[in-house]
Amino acid sequence: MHLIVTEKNIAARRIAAILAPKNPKKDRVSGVDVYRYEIVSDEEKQETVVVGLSGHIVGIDFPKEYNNWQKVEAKTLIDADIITTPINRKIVTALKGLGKKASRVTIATDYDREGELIGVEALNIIKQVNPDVSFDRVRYSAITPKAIEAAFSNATNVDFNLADAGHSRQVIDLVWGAALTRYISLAAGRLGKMFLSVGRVQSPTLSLIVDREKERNVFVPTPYWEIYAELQNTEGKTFSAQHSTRRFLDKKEATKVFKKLGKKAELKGIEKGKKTDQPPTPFNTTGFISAANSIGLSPANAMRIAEALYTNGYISYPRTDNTVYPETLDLKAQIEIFKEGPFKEYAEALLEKAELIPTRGKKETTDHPPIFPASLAKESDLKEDEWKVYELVVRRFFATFAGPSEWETMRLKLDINEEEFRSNGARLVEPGWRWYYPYNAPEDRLFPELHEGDSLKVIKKDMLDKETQPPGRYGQGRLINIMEELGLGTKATRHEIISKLYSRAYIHGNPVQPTNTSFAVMDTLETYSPTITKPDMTKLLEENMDLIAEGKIKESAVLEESREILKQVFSELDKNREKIVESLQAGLREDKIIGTCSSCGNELIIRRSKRGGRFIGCNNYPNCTFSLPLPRSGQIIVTDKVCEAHGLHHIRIINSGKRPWDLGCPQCNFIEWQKTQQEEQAKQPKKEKPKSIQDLEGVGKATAGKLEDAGITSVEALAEADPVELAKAIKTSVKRVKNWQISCNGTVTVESNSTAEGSSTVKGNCTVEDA
DNA sequence: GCAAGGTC
Repeated sequence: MHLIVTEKNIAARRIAAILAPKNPKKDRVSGVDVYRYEIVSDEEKQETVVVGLSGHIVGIDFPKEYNNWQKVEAKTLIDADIITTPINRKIVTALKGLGKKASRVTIATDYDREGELIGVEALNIIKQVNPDVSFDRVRYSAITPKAIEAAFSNATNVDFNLADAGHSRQVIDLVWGAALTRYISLAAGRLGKMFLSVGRVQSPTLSLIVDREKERNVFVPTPYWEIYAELQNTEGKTFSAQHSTRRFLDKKEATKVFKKLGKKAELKGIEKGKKTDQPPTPFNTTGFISAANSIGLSPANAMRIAEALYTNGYISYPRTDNTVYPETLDLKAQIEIFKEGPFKEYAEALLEKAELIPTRGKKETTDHPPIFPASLAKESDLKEDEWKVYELVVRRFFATFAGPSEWETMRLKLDINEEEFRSNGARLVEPGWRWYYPYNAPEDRLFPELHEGDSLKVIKKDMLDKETQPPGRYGQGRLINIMEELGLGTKATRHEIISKLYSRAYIHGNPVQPTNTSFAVMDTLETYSPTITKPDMTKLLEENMDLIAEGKIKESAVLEESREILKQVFSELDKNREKIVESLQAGLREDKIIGTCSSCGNELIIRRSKRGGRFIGCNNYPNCTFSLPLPRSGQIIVTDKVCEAHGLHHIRIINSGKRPWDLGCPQCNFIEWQKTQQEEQAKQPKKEKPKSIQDLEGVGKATAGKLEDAGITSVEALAEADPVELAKAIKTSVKRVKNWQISCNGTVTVESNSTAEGSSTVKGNCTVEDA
C-alpha cells in the first residue's frame, strides 16, 4: 500500500481527488478521515491511502520530574532531557495502523520548514512500526491538478537537515522560554495562574510596546500655533486656507501675523497636477489582518473568521506569507465565479479587460497562494462579520487586477495683507481600483470655481493653540505589521502572541498599553538577559537554522552554543537575585495601587481576603477599614485613567474569551451599584405590614406561643428585638428571626452580595492576608 | 502551570 501524508485533512482530501482515477473512497482509521483509491497498471493493483495530519502531532517537553516550579531550580531546565510526546493521539494511532501496512510512504506536507519537520515527525512514527519502509517527499505550491501531478511525478528526498533546523527552533524556544519564565515568575512571587511568561517572540514584542510607552512618558509637548482663514468667492462658496508657516513656534509672532490679516484675500496662483495611486497587492495574512483591523476587527477575530470562511470553502487558505499569485492558479476562472451574485458588476468589468495582470507583492513563497475568494457566497449565507471579511477578500482580489486611481490635484497660493496662505485640494477623476475596493478612501477636497487674480472675502480667521503630540500607542494591526518587518513570529502565530500578552495581563486596551508589571519584567530582562528581548535572537536563530538546513553545521552544535549562552545569562541572574526580586516586586506593587484613601489618606491597594476574594482596601488596615468591592473573577487591570471625582484609577476586568469590561472608577461603580439596589427595592411591591405576629409567614400557633414566652407579643416588639438573643431564647436560627424582622418592616429587602455583573461587596472587616 | 509552531 502507498501511504501519502499531508499536513491537514483538507489537503489530503483534495490531493486524493486529484490523483484518484475515480472518486476516492472516504474511510475512517482510528477515528481519522482517510481517502482511498486504486491505481491499476499492467494487471497490478496499487492501493493508495491519503491521510491528513493536524499540523504537529507530536510536541517536545521536559520529563515530568521537572514539573514542580518551586522544587526544580529554573536553570536545571537548560540541560534537562527533552522528550517527544504525542499531542494528537488519534492521528498517531491511525498513522501507526496505516504505517504497518505501507510499503511506500510519501510525505506531502506543506512546502516550508515546519512542513518538513511535521513530515519527519510522521515518518518517525511510521518507522517505529515499519522500520524499513521506503519513503519520498513531494513539494507543491498550490493544490491544483497541474501542480499536484507535477509534484507527484517528481518525488524527491526528505530533507532531514531542514527538519533538524525546525527541531532546533523547538528546543531553543522551549529551553529559553521555560527556564526564564520560571525564573521571572518565582522571583516576582507570581505562581499559578498569574505566572509571568518570557519568550523569543513575545518578549521582543512586549518590549516594543513598553519602549513606546516610555517614549510617551518622557515626551515634552511643545506648544505651537496655526492660523487659518475661511474664504469666500463672489458666488458665496467657501473654502479654508492655512498660513504657509504651518506651525508658528512663537506666539508673539503668530499674534502679530494674525492681527495683520484683513478682510480681503487675493488668489495669486493655481497649480494643477495629477496624482496616481497604484492598486494594492494580493493579501497575505499580515496584509489581510491589517486591512481587517482598519475596518474594526481585531487580529484574533479576523483570523478566527477567516478560518471559518476557509473551512466552509469560501476563501483560500488564510495562513500564508505569499503576496504573488502562483502561475498555476487560474485567475480568470476565479473571477468568473462572480459573474453571478452581489459582485456581478465588478466581475464583469474586470472580465471586459483585454488582459488580466495582477499586482505582485514583495514576498513570494512556496507555502500557499495569497488569500483569494474560492467560491461564491450570498450575504444571507454568512454572519455579519463573516460577510464583512468575505467582502473584503473579494474586493481586494478584484482590486489587484484593476488600474490605478487618478486624482486631479490643485494647490492654491493666496495673499492676505502680504501674508502667504495655501490650500490644497484633490478630486478623484478615475476611481480605478478604488471602485472595487472602497475602504479607507480619502475624500475629495473640492474648491469652488476659482481663477487666478480672483479677489476673495475673508469671512473668518482663526488662530489655533496646539501642541506637539507624543508618538501614538500601537494598534494591534500596526503591531502585527512591525512584527512581520522584524521577523518576529509567523503568519499563523503573530495574532496569538498578541492575545497571549493580553491574557497574561502584560497589556490592555486598544491601542495597546503596557501595565507596570511589563515595565518591571522588561527592565529585568533588558538588564540581565537582553538577548531574549530583542528581535536579533530570532535573526540569529534563522541564520543558524539556514546553516543547519544547508548542512554546514550540526543541530547539536547550535543547541550546545545556545545552552552555553543561556547558562551565562543565569549566572548573571543568580548574582543579582536580590536586586531582581526587589525591582520586580516593586513593579507588581505599582499595578495594585488604586489611589488615595478618602478616609485616612493612605494608599488604596488591591488586597485579598482570607477566602481568596479580592477587594480594594487601605494600606493602613486595620486602623482604617475603608474598602470597595471588586468582581470575583477576571484579571484586574489598573488603567492610567483617573476618576475626576474620586482620584481613583479606573479599572478594567479581563475574562479570557470575553470582551474586557470597563468597570471605571471603583468608587463610582460602587455608588452606582448601591443606587440600583435601592431602586430595585423601591420597585418591589410594598407588602402590607403584618398586624399580628401570626400574620408572618412560617409563624404558627406554636411559634407564636414561644415568642410570647420570650416576651414578644407585637410585631413592633419583634422588629426591635435582638435577633441573636431571641433566636437563642426560642431555639431557632438567627436567619429565621431576621427574616421575620424584615417582613415586619413591610419591605422586601434584597439581601444580595453581588452586583449585576458579579462583583461582590466586601465589608470593612476583612481579614487581610496579602497586600 | 513554562515557548513557539503547526491545525480546528
